[in-house]
Amino acid sequence: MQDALIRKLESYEALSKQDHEALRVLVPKIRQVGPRTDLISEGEPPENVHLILEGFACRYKILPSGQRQIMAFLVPGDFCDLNVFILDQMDHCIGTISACQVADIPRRAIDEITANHPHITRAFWWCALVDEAVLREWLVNVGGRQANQRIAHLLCELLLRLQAVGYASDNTYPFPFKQADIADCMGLSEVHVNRTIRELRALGLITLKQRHLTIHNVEELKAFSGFTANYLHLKNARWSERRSVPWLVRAQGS
Amino acid sequence: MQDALIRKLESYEALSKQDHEALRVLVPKIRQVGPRTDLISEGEPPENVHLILEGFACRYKILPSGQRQIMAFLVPGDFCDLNVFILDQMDHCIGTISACQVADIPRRAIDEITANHPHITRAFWWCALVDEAVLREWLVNVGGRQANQRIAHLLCELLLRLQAVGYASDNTYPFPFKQADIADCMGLSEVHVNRTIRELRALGLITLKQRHLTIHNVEELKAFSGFTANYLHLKNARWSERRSVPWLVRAQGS
DNA sequence: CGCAAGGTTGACGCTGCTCAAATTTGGTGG
DNA sequence: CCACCAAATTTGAGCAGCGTCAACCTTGCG
Repeated sequence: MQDALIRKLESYEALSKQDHEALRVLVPKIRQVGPRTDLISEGEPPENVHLILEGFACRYKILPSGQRQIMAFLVPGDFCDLNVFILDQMDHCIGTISACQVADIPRRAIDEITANHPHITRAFWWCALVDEAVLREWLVNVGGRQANQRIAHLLCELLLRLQAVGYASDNTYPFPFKQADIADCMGLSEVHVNRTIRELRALGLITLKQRHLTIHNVEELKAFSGFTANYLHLKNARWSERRSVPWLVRAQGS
Repeated sequence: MQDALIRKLESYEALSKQDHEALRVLVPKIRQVGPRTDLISEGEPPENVHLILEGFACRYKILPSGQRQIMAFLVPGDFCDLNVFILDQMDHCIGTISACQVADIPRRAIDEITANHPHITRAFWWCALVDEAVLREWLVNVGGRQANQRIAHLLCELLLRLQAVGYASDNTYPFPFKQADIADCMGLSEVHVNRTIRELRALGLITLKQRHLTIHNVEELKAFSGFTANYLHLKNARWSERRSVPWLVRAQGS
């Protein structure tokens, strides 16, 4: 159930049996949330910390024009608002994409963990920093790449993030997003997303059926989109990359 | 000198005399850095924490295409990499725009502060969260608004951020950015930035001369760009806004 | 005074948006 | 199992925002 979280944290930091136990206690009860439902809205004071155990959610804002801008996709193992609780009020909304299992963690439980479990604390920090790095990369994506590379980049990122929590196999992963969701996060129109996905399919890069996405040749899709995984800061993945992508070694050596 | 930082922190959290003293000791020596100079590059392991005392800098990445994407502007009082030091290596570069005064703060000094000064620690957290909120808003900006609103929004944000650290008066602030800098952060071409700034000037919204920007009517520019300051989480500013923008009260009350 | 960097302008084309309609998919009740 | 409906996807046509290329002008500095 909350394997996703533990799996993710362990890809950042080695955890003890005690740490595991503390994490299990952290989730007292699990809540089922339907698809397309808000977990928390802009303007509300943040109270509990939300953790996605199952399903997909997103961070978003509604512009004065009515346009929705999605700023992050949240997958199993992701905290929605690990840190926001320090602030006075939410400056954005969080809503589900698919049906989700969500844990509402009281702030006190987080405090308790950070007081007594330094490894978990460090892993939590790591999570927060990676979330921010992903956000930066999205800005790079939307600001600097054109539609086809942009969407391809997103698909690569989702693959790696879902692999890290065990939700992808054979380069295939669940894909509950509507094309309108992709449009609203990539700053594109729905119609153009449709044409672009069509293009990626026609190029033989991906297949999308029964709400599951398959990437036929990951390296090819990465090359197509200019994807570099360094911003995800995955400890496991990094080693294999060092072996397979020689120029990264140079960059790291300098 | 480091008034900017103290000023900023105090807009988030009340600090004691002891806190002030601790912050002064935090900056052992100040370094002068020329314009257009990198403070730290992608791939390097982060060591010291950099604090901008004077001048403007930016976070950026270079895409495979050679395109530069700026992800944040750093103004006096901003930390460049308060948290990044937990991660293994930088996933982006930080470079100056204008000449800067920079403090290199050893990681240990930060640890010491956070161990002994809870109010400062809380204010540091607040800084980090606001930085992330700004990043989210930039994504909204680039993804959801068109060129003229996008640039106008940036100008509003810079005004408020610089006012908060005492670098703006009479709605005028230093503007050392080249049009190419604006282009690279807003995901636009240099030529289109030029035309858009021209448009804002023609509309009588701004004046730009001698590297200083003046906003003639702040409320008008905010309305033009769809700017809402809530994401900056400025404690001082919030109250005045509650008075002047009735619908915010409703949103907060719900 | 002269040069280089940055700002400005024009012409033209492409990427991606809008509007609108057709088709497919998935869920529901008979 | 089929008919039906709403939601989502797909397709087409026309157009606008913004990019590209290239030249010219202005500003600041040595």
